[in-house]
Amino acid sequence: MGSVEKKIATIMRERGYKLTPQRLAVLNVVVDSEDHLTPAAIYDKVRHKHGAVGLVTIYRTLNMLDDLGLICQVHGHGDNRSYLIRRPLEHHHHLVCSECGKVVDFTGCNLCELERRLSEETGFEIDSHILEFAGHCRNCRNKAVKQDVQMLHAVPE
Amino acid sequence: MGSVEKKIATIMRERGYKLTPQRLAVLNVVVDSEDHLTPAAIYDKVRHKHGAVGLVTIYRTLNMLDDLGLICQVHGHGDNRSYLIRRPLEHHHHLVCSECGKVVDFTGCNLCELERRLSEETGFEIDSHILEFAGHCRNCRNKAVKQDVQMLHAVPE
DNA sequence: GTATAAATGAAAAACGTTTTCATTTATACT
DNA sequence: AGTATAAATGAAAACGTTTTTCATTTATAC
Repeated sequence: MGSVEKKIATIMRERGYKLTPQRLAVLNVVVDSEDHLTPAAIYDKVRHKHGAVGLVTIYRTLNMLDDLGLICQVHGHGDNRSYLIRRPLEHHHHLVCSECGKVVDFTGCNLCELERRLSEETGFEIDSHILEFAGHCRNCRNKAVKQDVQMLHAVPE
Repeated sequence: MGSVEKKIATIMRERGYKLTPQRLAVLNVVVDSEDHLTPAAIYDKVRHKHGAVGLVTIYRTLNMLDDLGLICQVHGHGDNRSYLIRRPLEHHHHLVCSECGKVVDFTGCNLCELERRLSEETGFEIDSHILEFAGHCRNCRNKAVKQDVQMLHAVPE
């Protein structure tokens, strides 16, 4: 068990959540993944790596991790299917490629000033924010250029 | 028909969309509302105000308006149910009360600098962003204070 | 080892949204 | 005005994702 997993396991125990094999399996998959995964994708990976676990349990475990503030979601992915997950640590946001779905994390959003202004203007007490950029990653842009060039060379009908 | 509706009707026509009574009914409800509405809420309002229209048509019309860039969504509302809609005009964002669901619009997000930095660092071409604040509106905060005071005065068991 | 509350999984339900397809209709063109 | 055509509609069914239910199992504390 990696150190991140151990840390999270401790948090779970402290908060009264039991450490079941299923939860540890989900945790392992989520922590191990470089990408942001959907519940369905986590389901698949867990089954391959650890054996049979119900999809319901995946959802329940994800809700638990969300309760604990240990996972995060991607919001603007295509038609806001609930896309999501990974990275327990620091405050960060996402940059999503609308074409291939690639997600890049970034930190340093610097919204405090704006948050202060809004709080003052509206009387809201602000607890959190969603910030997400969408665009086209270098890869997909290159592909697009290649296709255009091909079109240029194609025989006209 | 209000001037906003006329303007949108013109855009629809220009883009080859037909002006059906159903579409005009949806448009009317959306433009008239001060609040952000769900498809279901729009469905109800349309039926009360204009008579029978299929829910499917509501969805299709909303998709059309989205295509035209004339409506916008609220993302972080509770459990990212697709919450949404309204306001054809300028670039803006939302401040959402997690308690009562109230949505306040604001402008001036000033993310250009951050956008430039990310573009440079990642090679992404950024087309859009989601920014949304969540918190508690003045109303709900006052209510909470009142409840606390009541608790204080309650007879201990 | 035992008691207990919590967690699991299968099945069904719930939910919001989309597809299908036969019918109707807004628009463009006589 | 009358007609042709592609587009829009609505009912029903399908869809994918998530939640509920409930009987069974299990991690934890004693």
